[in-house]
Amino acid sequence: MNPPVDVEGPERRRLTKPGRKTRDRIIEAAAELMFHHGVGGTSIPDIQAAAGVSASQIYHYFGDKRGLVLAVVNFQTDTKLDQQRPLLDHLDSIDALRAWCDTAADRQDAMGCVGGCEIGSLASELAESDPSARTDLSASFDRWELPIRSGLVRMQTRGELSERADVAALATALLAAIQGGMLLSQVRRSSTAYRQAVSAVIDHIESYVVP
Amino acid sequence: MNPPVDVEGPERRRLTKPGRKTRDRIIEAAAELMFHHGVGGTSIPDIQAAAGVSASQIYHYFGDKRGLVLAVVNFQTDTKLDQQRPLLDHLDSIDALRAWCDTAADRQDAMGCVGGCEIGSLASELAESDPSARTDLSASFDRWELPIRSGLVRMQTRGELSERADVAALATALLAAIQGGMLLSQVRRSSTAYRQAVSAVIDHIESYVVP
DNA sequence: CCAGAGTTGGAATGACAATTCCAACTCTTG
DNA sequence: CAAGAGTTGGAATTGTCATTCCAACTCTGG
Repeated sequence: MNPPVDVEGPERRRLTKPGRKTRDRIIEAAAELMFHHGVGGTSIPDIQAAAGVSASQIYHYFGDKRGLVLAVVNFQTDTKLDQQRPLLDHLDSIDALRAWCDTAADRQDAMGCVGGCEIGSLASELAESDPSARTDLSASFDRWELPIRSGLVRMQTRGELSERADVAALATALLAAIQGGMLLSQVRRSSTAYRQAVSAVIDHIESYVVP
Repeated sequence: MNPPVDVEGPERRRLTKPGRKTRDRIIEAAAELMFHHGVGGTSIPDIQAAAGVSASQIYHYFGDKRGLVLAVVNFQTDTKLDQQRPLLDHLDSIDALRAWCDTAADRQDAMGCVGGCEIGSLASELAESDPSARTDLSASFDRWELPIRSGLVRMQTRGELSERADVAALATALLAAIQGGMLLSQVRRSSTAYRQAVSAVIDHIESYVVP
């Protein structure tokens, strides 16, 4: 019935090489500013200055601020998942889980626990104000949760994890502990809460390990 | 050396009865609006309309928007802790912990998982933009965590919980699970994540119960 | 009751944000 | 190398926001 919508396909062809570069620069600058000052605390003029572009460029590539925010959401998701690889794709042992969570804790300490989680912050700010952002962020969390669950599934398939374990629920619980721990750590300016939250859930997962 | 600062004491005396009523009405209206639309998404004119007051009244009682936000932070903390009582003050059994978390989950379902946690949302939005709000929110989380820890301490003192359990860390982990679970549930519009996150941590606490 | 502190209304101010517009420019493609 | 599509600069527009100001009003303590 409908012709293929293909938001990405033909659109992408209409971008010339410098155009794509400008577009990327805008997203990166916006992501950085929105991470530090929130979406509401980041104005288009701010982004113009940071990216070195004019207003018309932003509106040319993203339509309006909402469109830019959506692009930032997906950029941050891609970036966050990419930077966690390859650890993220091999979470199939208790040690791997601990090592993965530790790198996040160390990174948090390295920046003085400022800023919290890029995705969590966007989620909290946009969940009620931008329905399409909420949808995208829901997908972001799904993309994040999937490799955690996959690792647990592999452990269970190999017989290293009890059949009794609800690995999907455990993966969700670990992601929640990460988010809640990051928020508490951000507010308290100490990674302790994050470490304790994550440690508790991994200890719990470990209780399902068969000897 | 210093005369008693007493920010509350003498200040409070300078408020006449209708003044106090107006002040409270402003805070309640602001809290409601900020919960649904965020701090950045709530303007002074919005609050004026909702509370039925004029601009001068808001500035008279709170100085500026920042002052009002601070008042809202503390109001929401008081309100949230009060509404969780008396359950919150008797978290000294696994059943009590489960029952307490369940009521929050049910309340979440009742409002379609809209809005997340009043305190967590404020924390995420204000942590990097308002230092004094961050400090107050840190204290808010401490106030919330304390009764959880106290309950666990009582269990441990009574010998119901193993000496090996780090009850302070477990209390932090449970609060983090609540926060992270609420955020995921808000974004996904389903209380499942909250229930799973909280359940995992309480299960873990239960593993320290001595038979 | 009556002074003075506390309270209120509402307009005015100044800043700044989001967005639009269009002319001028540059890249790609045939 | 020439369209024509894509890109860019910068000013103009329109709306809204936080905040101020002050005159008029009302409550409370003595």
